[in-house]
Amino acid sequence: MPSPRSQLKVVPAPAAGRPAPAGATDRIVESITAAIVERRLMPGTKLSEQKLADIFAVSRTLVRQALNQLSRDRLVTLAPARGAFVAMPSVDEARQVFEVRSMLESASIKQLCARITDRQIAELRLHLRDEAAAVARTDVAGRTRLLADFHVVLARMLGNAVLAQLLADLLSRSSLIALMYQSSHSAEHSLAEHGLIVNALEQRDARLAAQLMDQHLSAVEKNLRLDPHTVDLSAALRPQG
Amino acid sequence: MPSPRSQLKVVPAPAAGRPAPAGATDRIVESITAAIVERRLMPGTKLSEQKLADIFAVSRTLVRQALNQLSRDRLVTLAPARGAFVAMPSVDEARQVFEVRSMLESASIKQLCARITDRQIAELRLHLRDEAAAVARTDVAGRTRLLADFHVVLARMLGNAVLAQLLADLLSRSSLIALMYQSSHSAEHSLAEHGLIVNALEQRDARLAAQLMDQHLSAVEKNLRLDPHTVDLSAALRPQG
DNA sequence: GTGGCGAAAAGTGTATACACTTGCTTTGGC
DNA sequence: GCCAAAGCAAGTGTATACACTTTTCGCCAC
Repeated sequence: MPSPRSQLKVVPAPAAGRPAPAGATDRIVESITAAIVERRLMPGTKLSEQKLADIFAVSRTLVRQALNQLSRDRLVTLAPARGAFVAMPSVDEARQVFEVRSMLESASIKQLCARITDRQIAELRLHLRDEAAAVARTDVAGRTRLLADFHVVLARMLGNAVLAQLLADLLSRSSLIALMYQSSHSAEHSLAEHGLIVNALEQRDARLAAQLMDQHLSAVEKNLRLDPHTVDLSAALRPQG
Repeated sequence: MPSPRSQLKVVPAPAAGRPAPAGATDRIVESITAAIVERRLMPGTKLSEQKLADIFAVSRTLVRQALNQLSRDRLVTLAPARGAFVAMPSVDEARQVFEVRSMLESASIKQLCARITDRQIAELRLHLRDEAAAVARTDVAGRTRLLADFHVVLARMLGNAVLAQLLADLLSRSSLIALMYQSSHSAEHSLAEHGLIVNALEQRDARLAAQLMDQHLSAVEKNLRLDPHTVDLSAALRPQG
């Protein structure tokens, strides 16, 4: 228990927000995050500290900091004394992430309907255009990022940074989940659903928008291959030859 | 597309969950978290790495890891090259945290109503008894923890660990916020409102339960001193003598 | 040939050392 | 007497060193 004396300077007031100038650690975090989301690093891959240190030309110290942060984002799993691995979210975790997203996003979009401006709708249409372009040129990395960003943009339009940050984390996890369970939900399908949502927003139809959002999330989740492998390895390993 | 070679060991499969045996770093995190929530450390207090290292009898390395984790929980703010401080959540952040809690908790309790068991209701009544006891003996630290735990227990009853973890983080922040803005919402009042919520759950009245939860959160937020100081320091510093 | 035991290598966990930034004090000038 | 600039102390940022755990490879026994 720390001594309560000698600690009363309530003056310093360092800025609460973090428009961080992206220190060395953050650069590593973002590199690895991008690599995972863009599926250059498969789930289960070991992330050796020394190898990463060599790659980024820094010491293990910074790599460890980065891995710790990624661990809190649930993008990597730390096995004590064994090392860091790209996370392999369980089927349960996958369902739970989508359940939470559904709660947050359907509530968000209802509120957004009541206060969205024409300017913001135009911004969303621009985003849809970018999504369509990425899909058209089969830019896998870009479309993955843009399809996820759509949801973050919606959250940011509420002016709630806490919500936006939370949702951004959930979307990173969702990307990893989609990657791991081989989503069969096509990018075109997602793009179309995003379009319908924006239409509902434009009509200020809160009930419809929320319903479309829930349907969208359900569709994505239902198209995950959540049933087979991984869980039921007795079936996977059963001699069928 | 990256080189697919040398990265195919999907075998290691380190357990996804984290029933961590609480390493040295976690011990420090929990100590500091408790100290903040139990208001032994006031917002704005500087957390010197060396002092903490001495107190916990470890090196600065572990203290830095702990401070980084706390920073991601938004309980401490890291000022580059200046040090770590107990966070001072802004008024905006306070409102946003409660807004997100409202979204998550009203959605959660609606779902919980549909599937809660009598066993779980009994568990909640036990929790209420503990809350009442802590309030009765004016155990400030204990009642703060129990009043917050009530909400986490509700989340856990949905069997959604992701939700429970998210809400636990938001509740830590809420405690800090209540501390900082001198909540005038009495513990007795919160206790009574928790009781009403459990009653609604027992009657399986989802609409009422959600409404009571929203009212509860609104009441807590409205009783924060969010208007004066901190924001309007021109008024605070205006010579009025 | 297979299975287990043991030693060496690899890798993580923690501590310590050093560079550099920040803030304060002191000194010199106006 | 006050302000400014330089030096100094304190503390953070990064790297390196060392201890200990895990893993792997080799060897011996069966």
